[in-house]
Amino acid sequence: MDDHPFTVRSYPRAILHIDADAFFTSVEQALDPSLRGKPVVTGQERGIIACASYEAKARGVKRGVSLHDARRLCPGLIVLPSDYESYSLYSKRMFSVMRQFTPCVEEYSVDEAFLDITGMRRLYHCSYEEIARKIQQEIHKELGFTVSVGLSLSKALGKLCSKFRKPRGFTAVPGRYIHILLQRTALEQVWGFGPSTVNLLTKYGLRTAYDFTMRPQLWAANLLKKPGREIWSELRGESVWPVETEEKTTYGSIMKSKTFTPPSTDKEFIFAKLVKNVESAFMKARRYHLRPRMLGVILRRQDFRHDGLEAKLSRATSSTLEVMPLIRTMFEQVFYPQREYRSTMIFMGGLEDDHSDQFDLFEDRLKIDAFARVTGAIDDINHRYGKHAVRSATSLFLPHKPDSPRDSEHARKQLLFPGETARRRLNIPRMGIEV
DNA sequence: TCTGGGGTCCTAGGACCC
DNA sequence: TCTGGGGTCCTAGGACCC
Repeated sequence: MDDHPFTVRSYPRAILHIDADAFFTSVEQALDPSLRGKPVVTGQERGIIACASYEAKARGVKRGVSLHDARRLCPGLIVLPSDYESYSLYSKRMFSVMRQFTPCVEEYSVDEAFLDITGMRRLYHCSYEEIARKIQQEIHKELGFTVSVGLSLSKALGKLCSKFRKPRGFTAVPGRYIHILLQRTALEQVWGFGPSTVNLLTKYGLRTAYDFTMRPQLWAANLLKKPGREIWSELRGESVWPVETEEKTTYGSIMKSKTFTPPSTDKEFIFAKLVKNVESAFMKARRYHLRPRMLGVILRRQDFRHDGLEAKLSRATSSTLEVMPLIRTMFEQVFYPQREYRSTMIFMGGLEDDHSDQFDLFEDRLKIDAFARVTGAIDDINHRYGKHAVRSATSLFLPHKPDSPRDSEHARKQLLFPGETARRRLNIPRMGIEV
């Protein structure tokens, strides 16, 4: 059936999705030309492959494979540690090449972007396909690695297109061919359909993206709510997700976690790991002028379940020092002796802007600022000399009320397991601070 | 993908108010 | 004290993304 039920116009909107091919290893190969054409992987620090070059992929070395297995699969494999600073630098360069063509660029992730080039044919005196190819070629020329490009009528379709052929792919699907693309697209390949949605849709007898778009929009909306309605439109070529050019300058939440091998039962060791995460989370918050109103401490066990606790702060703060006693209290309540843990995590929620006029007393403002400076200094020291210095300094502050045994018992019962959350409130005592 | 380190958005339901 | 209608805000948790 050649009849297509969707939009007839070629490109009511022309949306590009650009996806770098094997980005991390591509950057490594761009930085060191002797690596080109060779099987390269990154992720040495974790022992698990984070990114594999196409040469490595050709030999069965994929993301997530252990280095041990990878070396067996591919003798002569070149293993590199991740170098996020270089990746971030190349990422910025890649986006700036795109911006030479249009300001309407959304930096979706370190290696992906959406571009809206609607209405630019006149400017470049050529078709959307040709503009897209020019951008693709320019990135290759400027940066020395390849990207895959998808061109279609919406972000969801653009994404499908760029995935369709890789590496160095170029896939353009105008309105009249959308149905063919969708017929070849399994539900799980649709952006926004995860395992649980695919599961649900399968129960209704759906297999492809096309099947989904053949149901009435109301059906999709009733079953999958807002996302379902939007994905339905996007897949049919009606763009409802605009390309967002606004730069990200803030966060709704911040989390820091780190896995350690081997797992440990050593209480102080585990606490030290937690403190390290707390410090880097707070440093990040301060960098963005944010203060959390809520903190979560989570310890992940070896079987990947976790124990956790959340605390609401009586006042938002960006001071590591101020919060440390609370962290200790939470840790004490979450930690089970003898239990093996493999990672710690700190979660910050309810982030508030640091500039809000919360303090109407000038004096308060001064004290808080001074405290912040001290915290910064301690962070530095901590960074250089390790956590113990900070911990002892911390204990100097702290009119801390220990919890009664009953409270602790109560808290124990509220430890978190997957699919089950309990919250418990703890307040930071308001402190008089002498600086 | 037997689980790395981040994040976001959405919805239902309860609390509280008139 | 009960019944009824309606609104807003917040929270918990699910689902998804790279």
